[in-house]
Amino acid sequence: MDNIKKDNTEQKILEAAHTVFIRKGMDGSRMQEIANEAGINKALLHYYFRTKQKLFEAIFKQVLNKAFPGIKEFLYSDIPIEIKIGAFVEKYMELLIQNPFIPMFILKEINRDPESLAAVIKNQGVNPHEVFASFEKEMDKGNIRRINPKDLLVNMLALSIFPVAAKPLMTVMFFDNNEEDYKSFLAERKNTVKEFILNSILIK
Amino acid sequence: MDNIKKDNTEQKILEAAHTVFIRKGMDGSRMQEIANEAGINKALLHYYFRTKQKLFEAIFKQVLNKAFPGIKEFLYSDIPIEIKIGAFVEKYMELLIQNPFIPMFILKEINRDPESLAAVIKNQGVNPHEVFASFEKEMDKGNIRRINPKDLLVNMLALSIFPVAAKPLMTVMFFDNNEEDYKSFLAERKNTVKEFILNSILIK
DNA sequence: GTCTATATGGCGATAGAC
DNA sequence: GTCTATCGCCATATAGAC
Repeated sequence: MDNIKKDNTEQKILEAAHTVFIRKGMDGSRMQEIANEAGINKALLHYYFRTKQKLFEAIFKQVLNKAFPGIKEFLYSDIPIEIKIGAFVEKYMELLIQNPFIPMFILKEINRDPESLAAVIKNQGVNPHEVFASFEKEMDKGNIRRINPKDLLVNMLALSIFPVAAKPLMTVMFFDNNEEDYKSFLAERKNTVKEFILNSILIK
Repeated sequence: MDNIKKDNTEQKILEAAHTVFIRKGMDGSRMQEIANEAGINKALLHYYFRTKQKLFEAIFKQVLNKAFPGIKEFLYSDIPIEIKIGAFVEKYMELLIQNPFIPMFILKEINRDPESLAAVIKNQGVNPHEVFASFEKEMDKGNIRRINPKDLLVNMLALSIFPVAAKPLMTVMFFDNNEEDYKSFLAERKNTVKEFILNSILIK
């Protein structure tokens, strides 16, 4: 049947595009390279996705969906704030370690085309303002010290994302080009970031 | 005299290239656009810098020099550690606020071509290992709690750099597209980051 | 649906007049 | 030193056979 063939090819294209786009970004990627990676012909890419732009958008959405994980689940539970934050940092850094190209991919493209970002994000069910509100509540209850909730969330993200995005810089400057050292640093960091944050906001 | 004309043009080219490269990166920039920005002809770019690559490298070095400020001065002084760290964060964030394109520019290019990074960095007189050593000393003296000094420096950088690099993302997600709100958040953040770090590492 | 061949346009780079 | 004109290449995209 035709649909089977179609699904296979479309799937192969999506996977190949993902591989190439995430490594080189929209500007740096070539349709030919994607075709090679998929083991098919360049013309087929256009047959399935018409333009490079449209193919890219498909991948962009797919990656954003992975990068903004179910924040609801992290938010709506009755566990104490310090457990919540710790779990989020740990889970999120684990995701980034497994998918180290996500941060740079998103950072690059949101700077290249900020407009298309807003559209995609609204379809995600991610609402930071709810997170801010839940932080405020914990401050009111006296469980953590007063801090701008936006700063707190930005700090959580920054501490998790930056060392992954800046891997080449860090490997050169901090680890004398030894990748293994960088990797074990990052693995250990799941704990140190958690400690660093909680040390700062918990009231002792 | 010829040299005057030459210096003027070369200077104009460098400024134009800086403007364009920093906004769109190496891949996204066009020689034609740089020529327009400089108010000159495309051929003249090649006359002065031969290739796009060489022109880019000139800008890259220039930006790196700005982005890695005199870390010596920050390091070799007898002021207490909490003042030192506070001053660094404040000075560095001020630099980034004045030059908001620096973080993305560097992040993008170090991922595109990590090799050329090491070479340039070594010529900068920046030695992170000395910073690590000075952190260790403060821990030995009991002035700050024990923490991997690499984590501490990464945290200082991450908290300062990330919100600048992720401006479009934050403006959309946290500030409902209101740029003014983002700006005042960033201005205020010079203090909140300082507090956040010191709260975490100072022994109370 | 998949391929080969080609159209079309843009880009970096060079030749050559002034 | 600066310009116009153009080369040669490579990338996206399409036409058309199978």
